[in-house]
Amino acid sequence: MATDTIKLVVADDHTIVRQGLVSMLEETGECVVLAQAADGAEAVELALKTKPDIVVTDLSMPRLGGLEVVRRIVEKLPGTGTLVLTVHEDDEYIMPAIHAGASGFLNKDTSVGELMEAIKTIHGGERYFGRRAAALVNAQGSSTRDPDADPYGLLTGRERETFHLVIEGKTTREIAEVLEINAKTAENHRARMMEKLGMRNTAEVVRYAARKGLLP
Amino acid sequence: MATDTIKLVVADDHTIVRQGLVSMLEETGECVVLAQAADGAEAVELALKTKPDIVVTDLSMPRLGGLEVVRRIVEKLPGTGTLVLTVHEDDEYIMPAIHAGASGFLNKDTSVGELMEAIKTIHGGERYFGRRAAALVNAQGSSTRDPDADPYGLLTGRERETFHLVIEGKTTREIAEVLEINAKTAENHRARMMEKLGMRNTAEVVRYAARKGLLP
DNA sequence: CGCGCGCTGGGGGTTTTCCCTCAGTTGGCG
DNA sequence: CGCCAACTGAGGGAAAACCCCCAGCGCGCG
Repeated sequence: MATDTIKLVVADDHTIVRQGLVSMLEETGECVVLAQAADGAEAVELALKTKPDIVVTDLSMPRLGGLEVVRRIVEKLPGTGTLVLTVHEDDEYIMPAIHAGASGFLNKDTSVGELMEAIKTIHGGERYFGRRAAALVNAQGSSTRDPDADPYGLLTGRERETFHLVIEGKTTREIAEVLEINAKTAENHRARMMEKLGMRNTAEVVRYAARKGLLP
Repeated sequence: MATDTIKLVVADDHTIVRQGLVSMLEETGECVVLAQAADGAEAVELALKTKPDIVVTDLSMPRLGGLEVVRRIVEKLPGTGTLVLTVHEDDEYIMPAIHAGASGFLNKDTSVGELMEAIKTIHGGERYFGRRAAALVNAQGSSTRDPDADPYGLLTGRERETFHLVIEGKTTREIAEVLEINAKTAENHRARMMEKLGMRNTAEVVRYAARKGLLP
């Protein structure tokens, strides 16, 4: 394989968008898409299996959001780049993405040229963020080592899964069934999750999720 | 030009999505994209200029939404097909799209195959709606008349106050204090409110509020 | 190796939510 | 006037959430 062919995994729950991305990327001749995923869990799974250079992922997806995908890729495939695409307005998601360890961040309202530039930059080992993002990074990069920051980032894997099931309206028992663990264990995850987020009841948790744009 | 080459105009405000669509569509060799538009106004303008067979448009765009694009194309270029794509959940937008005169409606969560099928069907002079859409059309085709719809409107004053305090994270006791009533009464208001909304726990109530944009 | 951390499971408790029932009061309206 | 709807209050019970605690097990890391 030519050294300049970049191996990708592309994740986006909207089939048309995803296939469009794939067509476009492969058309450039500079990269090849090893696998496509329709949700976050599949993205992580396929990335582990195919070991791409970069995972290109949408932010809002069923089962597992883009940020969570980034966290897991960073954790399990440290050498792999992660590029987050989103239709949302930048500013609210840039910092969480950076905090999650993303190698790049782009609004879908950018050109193919910039997308390829981002991919090549990331493949070169650097990070790439859009114009506005770059400004934010510089602004916050220096002094702000925000102590409280986003408490969501403090959650462990299980706590995060529990969190997402809670905001879907699931009860502890249902969560236990989904995660295939004991109800008491799910209760523990739930309690620690809420303690880390500083929330006192379910309503506050869901409100927090709504503010963060984490509601499905 | 071959008679089986379908001429398109593609409109989507997200550059990456739009270019992806274009790549994908042209890759099939069955259609050609005459022009791309980044918003609704541009879409109408370019359609008038290039006179395509079909205008493929996103629903939510700046300046002029997809529905308005459909209305104007139907009015000014009666022979031209209109295919609406959306990332939103189908059901809320299908009927408005049909009402606006769209020739087709697809969720972005469909395959290229179905997209091309829709385009060819529309080019043949017929209409094309997704599976769920077809069901809706048949179901509602006769008499669309659900004015109540939003159960929020069914709430009484106290129930509505209770609702808003619940989604602020207040417990029943706190709600009772704010409203200066007995906790048991607040509990009753809460229960009736939830029953009217069809919600089974607090998380669902807050999710509902989030969807309705009622969160403070 | 020992240590910490995450995941697991559980004991045992209080509080809150959720659900069903009943009943008195008030105020508007035909 | 009688009726209905909204508001109020309450009993009583089942379930869920919330809050302490403890303990074992595996894994990575200094």
